[in-house]
Amino acid sequence: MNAKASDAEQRRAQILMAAMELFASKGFSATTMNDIVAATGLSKGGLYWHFKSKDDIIIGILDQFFDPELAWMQALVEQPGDSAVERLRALSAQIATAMQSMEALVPIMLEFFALAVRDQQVADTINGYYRRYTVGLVALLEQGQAQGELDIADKHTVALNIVAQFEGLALLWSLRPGQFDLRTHILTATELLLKALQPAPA
Amino acid sequence: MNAKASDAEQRRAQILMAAMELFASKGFSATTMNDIVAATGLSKGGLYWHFKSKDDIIIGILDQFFDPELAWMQALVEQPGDSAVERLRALSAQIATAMQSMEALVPIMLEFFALAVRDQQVADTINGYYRRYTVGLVALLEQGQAQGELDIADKHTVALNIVAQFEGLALLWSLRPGQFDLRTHILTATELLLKALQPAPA
DNA sequence: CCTTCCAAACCGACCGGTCGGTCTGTTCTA
DNA sequence: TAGAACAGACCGACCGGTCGGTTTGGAAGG
Repeated sequence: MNAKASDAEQRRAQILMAAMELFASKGFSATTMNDIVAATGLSKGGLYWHFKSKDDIIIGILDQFFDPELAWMQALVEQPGDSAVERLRALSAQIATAMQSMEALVPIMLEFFALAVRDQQVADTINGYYRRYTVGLVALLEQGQAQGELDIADKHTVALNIVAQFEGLALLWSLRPGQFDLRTHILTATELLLKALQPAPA
Repeated sequence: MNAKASDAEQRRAQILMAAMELFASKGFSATTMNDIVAATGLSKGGLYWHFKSKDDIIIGILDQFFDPELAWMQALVEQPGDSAVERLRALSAQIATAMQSMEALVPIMLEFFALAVRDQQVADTINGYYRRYTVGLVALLEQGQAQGELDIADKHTVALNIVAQFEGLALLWSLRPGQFDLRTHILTATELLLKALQPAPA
């Protein structure tokens, strides 16, 4: 039974993985269930045994899509002691690395954005992710201010701006494969921000 | 003949307008040619007289989609005399206004982004737009530096970061209809940037 | 001014093909 | 042997695009 459940979950994960690759290269609507069937080596019946519809597969991907980055952010916020400024620098470096390692999946993100406009469930999931991310950033900024490292008027606005900056860079990056040094841009953006948030000398 | 040509162009524009509304609310693939036929009041044959395919309509929209914003930017760069800092502020205010007035069309932008990953023509068009936009920003930044208003290490990187910031904010805004004050965020981002670019006091 | 004529513009029934999803089995495993 | 897991033929809706025919408005000719 344990083995069974594990098998079923593995199969599910395998299907999701195959579907992700297809979705990344062809988009949601141009990817057919038969494509996924072929990619998994399963049959139509086998596929529909694990997922009840195409949307079900898409939602399955969405549900786990943003998880990893959130975990890193969480860990950073709870890291004790270190200076907030250094942790912000570490965060941006980590984001650059993470995004570069997931480069092949970025197109799916764009598909989700386009979908979110029309599908409330997708919008809610993505917004939930950004909300939690923003909350973490606000906590970091507050710690920085408490330690006198930063001077921030409206932390929530600044936090959302940071998120927007990173997402915007990822967007431009995905449109210019190979001609856009994501890491440099992210690090530059972070340094500019830190400079703007520097407390005025007494 | 003149009247005829103008009629044909008007029809074309009318079709593009109707298609844009449909694409904005249903996305590219979920919008059918029959939908567009119904929305224009034309017939299938009439529609295909003016556009040879669905892709042709999409490209037709793309070709004129980003034009207006570029014109404003161009005008700002060539505006003589005014301080670069003030022109940057004016630019961000203008962008906020423009985006808010085109709110209904933002979903189409997301469709284009998703499409650009797979369609080189779409990618080239969008990249061309961003390139020209960046060139204009770099010119503005250079003017600011020449006048001693700004201190910028890498103007090109900063310009791309500005573009990314605005696009990222537009993205988040489109995902949170009614819960996101785009103007405030854009103006805040601009002020933060200007602060970061302030030359060090002598 | 009226008729003829022609091409641009338009109509809508139709077609080939595809797609998401179903259904009736068969196989494997505990 | 029961039920989970899978196979694959099949279905009906629908979609992008076509095609033969019709309307229309203005130029040409008398």
